[in-house]
Amino acid sequence: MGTTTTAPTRPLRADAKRNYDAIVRVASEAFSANGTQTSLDDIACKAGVGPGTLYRHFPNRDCLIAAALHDSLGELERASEHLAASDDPGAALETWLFQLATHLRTYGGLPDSVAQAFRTESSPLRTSCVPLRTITATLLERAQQAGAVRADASAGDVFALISSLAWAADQRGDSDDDLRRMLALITTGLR
Amino acid sequence: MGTTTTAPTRPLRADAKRNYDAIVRVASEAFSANGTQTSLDDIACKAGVGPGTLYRHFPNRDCLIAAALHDSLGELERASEHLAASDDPGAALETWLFQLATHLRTYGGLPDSVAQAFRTESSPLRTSCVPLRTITATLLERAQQAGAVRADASAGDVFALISSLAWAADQRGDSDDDLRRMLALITTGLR
DNA sequence: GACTATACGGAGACAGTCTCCGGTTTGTCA
DNA sequence: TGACAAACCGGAGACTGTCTCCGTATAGTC
Repeated sequence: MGTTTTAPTRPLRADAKRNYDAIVRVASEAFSANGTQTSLDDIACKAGVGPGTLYRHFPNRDCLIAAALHDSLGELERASEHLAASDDPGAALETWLFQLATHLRTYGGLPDSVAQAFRTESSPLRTSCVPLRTITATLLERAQQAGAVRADASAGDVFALISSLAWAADQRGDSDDDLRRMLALITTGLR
Repeated sequence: MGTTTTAPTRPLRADAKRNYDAIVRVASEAFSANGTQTSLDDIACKAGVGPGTLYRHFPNRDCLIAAALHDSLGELERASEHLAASDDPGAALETWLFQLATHLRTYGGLPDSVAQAFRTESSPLRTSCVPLRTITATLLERAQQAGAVRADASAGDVFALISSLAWAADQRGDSDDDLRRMLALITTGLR
């Protein structure tokens, strides 16, 4: 289920792989510290490579974000398999929505990056995140079949709602508890 | 209730006022067409002034956005007074939330600009938008007293929720109907 | 050890932000 | 009306970040 960000037809040369790994590692740290809008030249510099090397491996910011997220995304997807097998689809969905929102907060600015990626056909970040939408759709459907969630809620809307929740939490610098409270507000409604 | 973006101790000179107005007019058009991230030098150029003139009147982007929004914001505030006098506080709140979300979509990227402004103590855009939060608090309280809305929802959370809704709608290019549907999802809850 | 495909990385083009300051214009007062 | 000071203009350019080009270096192979 792990998605590859690039399609390496042949293995990278030793020095190339070394640089690739260094860039991804540094990028992940930099994104964590300063958000997805961190200067890419800065990342290249800190990784000990020239900008040309960074842009050869990652033609644009989305590629680098996707690569930096690769591992944690895989974990999230694996965890979701467990939820899909739960015998309480309503609770499973709620757990998933929280995990999803939390994941979208891995880096500052990530909700924006992901939303923009979904508007760009060829974005590798979009490719990486499509499974998240699919999982949401699956778990939502199960919850609806179990009668735990209203039937007229669409997966697209729910995914957008959770993305926007992550965005708000990101903007306000919310804690996990804040996020949970806001999520509860959505699931149970204002009324 | 109209908020002033700058405090003109004395009236502007004729040429200064001419330029000021031209910049605001062009900026409003440019923000409508290309979002709040439009190049400011571009706006200056289209308004027929140099960048120095633009930055003297509007030291940063937020100042210009606030000025461009000034009129429509005043209208929105006036309309809210009517809602505050409604004898159906629940419906009044819902109407307000929709108007608020719609207003936050005046320009592409506006939800981001506003959210960032709220994190910047001195931002004039923040000053412009504080009344929106106040109005939301007032109408929410009335709806809660009328029993139309759960009592544990805070004004801060509701404002954040509506901002994030506007953000999502902005990102997806949603229609008003889409926005209304998403808002209904929030007010009535997923369950 | 030599050769070639692969990869490196710095110089620099380009775009956007924002400032500084020499020159111009407006409003005022005689 | 003419002259003067305060107010204002706007272009040149410093600065930052993005992204590319291409001469140079290196890994892998024979």
